[in-house]
Amino acid sequence: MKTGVENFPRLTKPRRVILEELRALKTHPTADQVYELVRRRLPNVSLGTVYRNLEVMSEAGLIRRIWPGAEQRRYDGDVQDHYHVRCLKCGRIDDVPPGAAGTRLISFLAKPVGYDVTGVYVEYLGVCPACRNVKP
Amino acid sequence: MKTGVENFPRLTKPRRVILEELRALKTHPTADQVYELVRRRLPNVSLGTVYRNLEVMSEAGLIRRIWPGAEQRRYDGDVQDHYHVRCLKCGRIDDVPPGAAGTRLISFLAKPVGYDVTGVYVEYLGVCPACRNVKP
DNA sequence: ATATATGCAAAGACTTTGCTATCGA
DNA sequence: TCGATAGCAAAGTCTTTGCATATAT
Repeated sequence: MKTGVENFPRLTKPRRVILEELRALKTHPTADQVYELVRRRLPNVSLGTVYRNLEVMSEAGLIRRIWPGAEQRRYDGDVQDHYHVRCLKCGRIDDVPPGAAGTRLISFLAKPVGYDVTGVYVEYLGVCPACRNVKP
Repeated sequence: MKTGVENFPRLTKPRRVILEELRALKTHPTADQVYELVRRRLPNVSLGTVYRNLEVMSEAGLIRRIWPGAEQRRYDGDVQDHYHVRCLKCGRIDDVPPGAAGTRLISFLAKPVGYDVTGVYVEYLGVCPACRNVKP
């Protein structure tokens, strides 16, 4: 079985434990919840190490971050129905008109079980025209 | 034309200006960007007031918050393709199986927007089974 | 051996809050 | 008028970082 870890820089003790704890969990813990879990097994880990590794491991694709685009809060004066696209390079957010997609969006997707679902948040991710033309 | 403001508690000067600035904008500013804009017209506004009002006005439906569920970062040990449901009462997050939706959504919208769209973030919002049974 | 990662603690970024004066309806 | 809000500044919460030491390969 492929663990994904073989391509990872160094499999240190904290990293191994973080990964194990996260994989054993069906909840979706915050950094400090992970810290508490790890601390039971490695009483001297530091919160900083947990933060650093959660970040590094997300980028390596070993774990997933919810939500990837998380940063500062943003506001929109337009309360009409529409969606947003976020540029992964510069963080810019643009509007996406709802169109036919909007109304059908919900029926496109699998329904969560057990919940009273009142809405869906949808955000497209990509590279904006300006950033696309920038040489790396 | 309906402004939506008529149902709002008090239309104070800061609130009026925040709303005007936000409506005039096609970008999606952060709280402190709004603060800067408002400050040009009301040099004495405080950042706290801007924060408070952005919050109150979002809840009143006068403006929109991107993103509603924003809070602490969460992590997931499962990197397989799937979505999440978030309980708006307790903050709990559960898994939703993927389905073909994601890819369809991308190919559907990628073109019109001008972006190179590489992904979509989808999150359902609702009330979880546990919270549904709690009397208010 | 040695570059990478850790622990610790201090600093940062963003947001919230307590309090008194002020303002809108 | 008078309760809802503003301004101010201090406090909070979550996250990042600098640095000397320890560690995985």
